[in-house]
Amino acid sequence: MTERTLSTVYDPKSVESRIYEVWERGGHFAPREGARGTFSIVMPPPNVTGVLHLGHALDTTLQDIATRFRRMQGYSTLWVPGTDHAGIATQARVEQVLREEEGKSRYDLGREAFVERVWAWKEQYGGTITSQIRSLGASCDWSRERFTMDPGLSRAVREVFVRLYEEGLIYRGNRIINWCPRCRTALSDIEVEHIEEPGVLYHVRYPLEDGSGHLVIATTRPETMFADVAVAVHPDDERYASYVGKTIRLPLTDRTIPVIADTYVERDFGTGCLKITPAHDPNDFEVGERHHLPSLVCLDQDGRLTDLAGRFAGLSREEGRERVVEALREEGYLVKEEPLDHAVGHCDRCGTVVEPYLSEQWFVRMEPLAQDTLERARRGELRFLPDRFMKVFEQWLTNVRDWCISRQLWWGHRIPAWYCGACGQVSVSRDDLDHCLHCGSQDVQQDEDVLDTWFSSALWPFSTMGWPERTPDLARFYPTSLLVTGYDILFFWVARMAFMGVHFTGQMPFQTVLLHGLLRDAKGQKMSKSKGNGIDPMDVIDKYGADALRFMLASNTVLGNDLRFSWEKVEGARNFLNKLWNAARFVLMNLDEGFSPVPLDAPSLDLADRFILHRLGETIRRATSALEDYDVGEAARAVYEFTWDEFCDWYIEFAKINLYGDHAEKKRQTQTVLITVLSRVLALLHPYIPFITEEIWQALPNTTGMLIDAVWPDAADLPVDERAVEQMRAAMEIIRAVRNVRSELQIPPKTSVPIVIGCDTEGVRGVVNQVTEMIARFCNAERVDVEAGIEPPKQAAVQVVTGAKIYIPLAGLIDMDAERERLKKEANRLKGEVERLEKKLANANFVQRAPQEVVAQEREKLADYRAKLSAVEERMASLEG
RNA sequence: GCGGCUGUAGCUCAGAGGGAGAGCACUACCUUGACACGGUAGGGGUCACAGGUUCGAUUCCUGUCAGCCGCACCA
Repeated sequence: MTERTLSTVYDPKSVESRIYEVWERGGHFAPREGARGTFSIVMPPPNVTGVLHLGHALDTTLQDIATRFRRMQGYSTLWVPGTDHAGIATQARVEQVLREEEGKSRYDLGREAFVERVWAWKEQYGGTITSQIRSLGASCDWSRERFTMDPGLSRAVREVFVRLYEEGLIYRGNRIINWCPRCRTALSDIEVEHIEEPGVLYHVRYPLEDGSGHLVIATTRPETMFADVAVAVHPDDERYASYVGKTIRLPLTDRTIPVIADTYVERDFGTGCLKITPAHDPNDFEVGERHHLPSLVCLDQDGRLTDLAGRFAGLSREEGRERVVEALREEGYLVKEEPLDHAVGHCDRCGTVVEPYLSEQWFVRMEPLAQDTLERARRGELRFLPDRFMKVFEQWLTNVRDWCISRQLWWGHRIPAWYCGACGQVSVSRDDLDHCLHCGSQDVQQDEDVLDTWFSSALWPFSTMGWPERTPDLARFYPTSLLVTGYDILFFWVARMAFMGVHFTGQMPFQTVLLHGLLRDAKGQKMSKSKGNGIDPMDVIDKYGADALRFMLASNTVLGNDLRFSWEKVEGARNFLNKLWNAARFVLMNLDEGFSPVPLDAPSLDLADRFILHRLGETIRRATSALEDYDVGEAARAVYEFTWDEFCDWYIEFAKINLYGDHAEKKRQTQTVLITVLSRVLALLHPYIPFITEEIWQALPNTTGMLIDAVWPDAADLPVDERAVEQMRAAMEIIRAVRNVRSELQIPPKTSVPIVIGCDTEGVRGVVNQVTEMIARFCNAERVDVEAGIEPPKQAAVQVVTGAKIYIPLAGLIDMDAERERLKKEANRLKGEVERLEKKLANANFVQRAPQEVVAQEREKLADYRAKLSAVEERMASLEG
């Protein structure tokens, strides 16, 4: 990679994989010894057998930008990559394949063989997503790659489980949980998505046993009536006061149930009579507990009616409902049906309607954990970007309920609890047990269930670094500096890492949490497999390269806000890369053999040189400070605008004067500025577009080593020259004015014109004199004359800018009517400005109360517009005559 | 019900208490020795609406409307 020329077209395909290999093989991703301290990130682990989607691409890009930026700043930088075993998703996938290919269920294989199959699956597909992350250019330290089911991480899981159990923060209990009949497992509250759906509220007559009448209950779930254990009314509801204590004969069954009074009942809803089904409704469960009612179960793990439902046994929930309603109607129990919209819980993963289900599960007691974490967060130990997420975070932790952590799966960390057949006690242990810790009996059996995947993910920031061992990495890189993830997993992951970190390490696991938005398609729809509107990031990389994808994502990012993908935006990013590439080509092809730079503060530097160096300095400062705040969009825009508008459109064009001229020293000077600006721009852009910048960097004569290891650009040695910027802007104004005239009067670009510039003051004249060559080049002028008080040429177009009148004398070529029309338009515009400012300055309140500099500024503007206006009017008058 | 986000050019979106911006699209012109994935010039916006604070609001505050997202739910 030492060639000093670049091909005419940038081809990301031939560059990206080659450079990535050099970086990875060369150990450039591993932390260096850094004087500035450490910077660490752990990667949100994607599903080990998954494939990359655009959300990952954004997430990875943002992390890589932060990592590369800090690395270049001199931090000892660690970015830990890894993958997640993703319990339900992975197991479901393997089960599906098993079913499709062999017609078998996991039960046909048995637990051990099935788990082996999943491991084999993981071995086969586990590399896909990590290789895709590599294609993105992620500079994470693969030598530290982790998997949530690695021995070390599994040990951390056991340690945490056992300690929480010993502290009484993990318990086992018979409670109502969310059950997915399709995944056949319990879910935590946040794995349930509530969707508003139209439903029916059935009013059903429940007769009293003594035949003295009936109560009408209202329910949306008549199929659970077989598990009813009571009918409840509000204690203060006079309508029903006399019924309390009586007995109901449950329709379609031969059971009887009591009428009870409980304040949970809303008198205004439905009929004010509520059937109580403790095993199938969380609220009913609590009512049942209060009244010491039994819990009957009428739905099984597949969501089918049990024998309790008598002749309806074996029916699915859906069919059961229909048939039960039918039967109730036939037997005269159904009073009425009314439509009712209500939120129905769906399995986050498979979309199946979730069943509230009474079962024995393991839980984490959240209150104490949440409390500690809240206090620390409020003390400022955790910062969110954007900070509004702190409120969401606090709110969730404040209301959080106990976390159901057991899953009825085989793939995952098996719960380290053993049940004794002899004494019936539970033994929880870090090591596998072959005897009961209470009675010593060898008749012990390990719990069949595994832990929620998020239980192990929650330990990720410290388990990846070796915890519970006191490893050097843990000491050096924990707590981590930054966490980057989508706001959609704030509760799932961020909050859980926070309280686990606080509880087990005594520290927040990260200082700053950067939450980005979700990716949507061009129409703003959420991308999903079922809609088929998902974009495969690998397709984007194939077509345009990883850099284009990264730049598109990063430059369009506003933290916390969703982002629409569009191919046009990728093309925009690609165009910018092409611009950069060609600017680099230009610089390189205009460098002489054995070129040696001049000092950057040489007094002989031209106006444009001083301008661009000053602006470079400002851009460096702006980009650096934006990146310090992780405002990647802002930093990207700053460098983009500088590179394209100021460097390419103005400075490079200007540079051609000296490069193609015959003044050797001027040429060397220009070369110096070009290479200085280019190399620093490359460094500024490297975190965003690492491949192309590295490729160009390798071709530069003034660089050593790799850009990934280079020092973040500094503005300290760049000359500061505010005046040069002002003067340059004046020159630009003149050039634009001339171009505007030429365009409006339709002077063909090829027609070279003379330009006469009249300047009122010596100061302006001095400036304009410095840039006549530039004006000539940019405006295709055959001659540029600068004079003091000139006699305006008769047949000429005129433009008035601050301090100067520009004439383009072109007898015969200019349509004088068009020129008069143009001047009229210009005069009107100026009049408007003058009037606006006069009005403003006539306002005594403004003059008195606004800051002096603002008033002065406005006065200056007014004077300027007045001068321009009178010049234009003068010219109009002279043309009339 | 509680909380939050968004509303700026045809489209996608930045922005900021003192003269409305970018990219794409559009119009005209230009194959000028880095780049047509380019250049030059241009058209186009009551900054959702109504109040308030202020000398001054598109920007800050309140409310309204519209779109979206969390959380919590009464079966």
